[in-house]
Amino acid sequence: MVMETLQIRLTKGLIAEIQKLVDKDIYSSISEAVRDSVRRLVLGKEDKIVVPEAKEVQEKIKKEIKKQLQKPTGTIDFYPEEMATRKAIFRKFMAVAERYNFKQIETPAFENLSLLTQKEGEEIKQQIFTLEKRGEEEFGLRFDITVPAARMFIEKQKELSRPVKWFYLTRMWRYERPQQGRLREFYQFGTELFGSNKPEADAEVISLLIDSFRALGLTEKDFFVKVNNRKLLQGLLEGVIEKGDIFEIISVIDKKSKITDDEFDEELKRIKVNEENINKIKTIINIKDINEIKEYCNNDLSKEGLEELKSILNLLKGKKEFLRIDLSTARGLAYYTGIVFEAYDKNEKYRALAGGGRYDKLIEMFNGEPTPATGFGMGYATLSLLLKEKGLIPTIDSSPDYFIAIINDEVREKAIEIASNLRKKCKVEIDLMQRNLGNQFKFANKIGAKKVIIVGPDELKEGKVKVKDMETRKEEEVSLDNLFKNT
RNA sequence: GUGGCCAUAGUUUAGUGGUAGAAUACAGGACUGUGGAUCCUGUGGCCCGAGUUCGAUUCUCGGUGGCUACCCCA
Repeated sequence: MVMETLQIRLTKGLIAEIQKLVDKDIYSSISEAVRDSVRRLVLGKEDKIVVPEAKEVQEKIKKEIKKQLQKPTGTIDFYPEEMATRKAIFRKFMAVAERYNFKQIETPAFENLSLLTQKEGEEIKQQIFTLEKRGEEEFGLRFDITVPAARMFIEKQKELSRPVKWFYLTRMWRYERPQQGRLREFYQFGTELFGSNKPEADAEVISLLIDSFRALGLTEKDFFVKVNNRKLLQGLLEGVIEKGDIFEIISVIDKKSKITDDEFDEELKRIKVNEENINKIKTIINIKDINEIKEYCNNDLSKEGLEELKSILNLLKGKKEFLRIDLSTARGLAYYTGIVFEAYDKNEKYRALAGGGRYDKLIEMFNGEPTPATGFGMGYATLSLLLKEKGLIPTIDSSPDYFIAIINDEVREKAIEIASNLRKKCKVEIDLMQRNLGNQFKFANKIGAKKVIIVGPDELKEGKVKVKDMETRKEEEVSLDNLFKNT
């Protein structure tokens, strides 16, 4: 046997893997293992020298790789179709926001942990994705944008002319158990309006919210917005019960729509509300007509809240078919101070599509100059569930204008040249698989190419190509000059 | 954080205590200068670990992951 010497360079990692096989006595040495691999590769499957344990090791490696490929919990991939859909939806949001003259902002994905945890209690702290500590600083991924936006606002509050109208369309992270309409990484569209304490500002963001849904084709048959006022609710409750337990009661009221009547009574009894007051609370939160509320308002707070609510509804008269007064909408977050609202699908099948309200104290909580603010946030996950149900997911035509079919190698270069010429203006796909013509047509058909350009030696000699319309199936010879001119 | 259901090719799934079929998708051929149909071929799989067993993809337990409800919530 004639032997030749050959030098092969291997990566460290690969050598380590091979060493493992040697350690297991599957091979006597590294070079023996390499020789065997080469033999297998050259001789093919049939003649390979099968070492059962080596096969097992290979399986294990395969499984390990598979495990590494696992996507983190609560995240989703956007394949081209989904990406196109999302882009189309986001474009519509953007268009609406811009028509309202809101300006888009973006904040860092992570912020100082202390900033993120400042406004909220323990609950939200557990939901923050914290980053590994580097030096003295601790960071966390943003879980909403209200806080970072407030930071941005405060940094420039002296120079910004009011009202400041910002919108965002970006992703957030929350460490939670995923469920329908909720992920750990999610997209949100929303607005923040700083500097106006007038009902006009609230009406503006609510109006924008409604128009955003409408831009997607949703109508008053598909969604509605529950509106309430925290001052009103709080004032009404204070009229019924002694102070102190108000916030606990509000949190029970907030979930009323999710639980049965009996459970609602139970919850209130547990926090020591007596039966008489339970009935009073029920009566109050079931009021649907704004004119009826007045007779229950026996203190300044509730009167003030009622006035605010009234003027907002007045300003939104043109959209009243989308609005519903709901005194049980409280929203959990403690920082809301006035109007609060939530958008739902008409059957309330899904969780809230969007939510927001007025938060006049937040800026000063972060040591900014006291500034009133209002806004909303809308999640993409729940929204897309509703759009899917209503058949309103936008379909995007991603098909190319041309597919360039190549007859043989002789004309390949020329075909590529034609492609790059056409690509100055058109969407062009070209054969990258060296397929035969039949399969090239099959492929062109599959990707929905509108026309196929056949580049063949015969026509090319006359400076021409064949162009076939895939729909009419008609074919014509076109000179290259005309082809470029007409496109 | 708590509970329920589930885990088999890329996807949808059938099935079994003796390591697995189908449909679809993908690649190719029939048809090397013409697509959507048809036929054929190929590629590709039992989530991980431990236990029971001669033998586990199947049974048991644990883990991981998915879906979902609760908690909470923009």
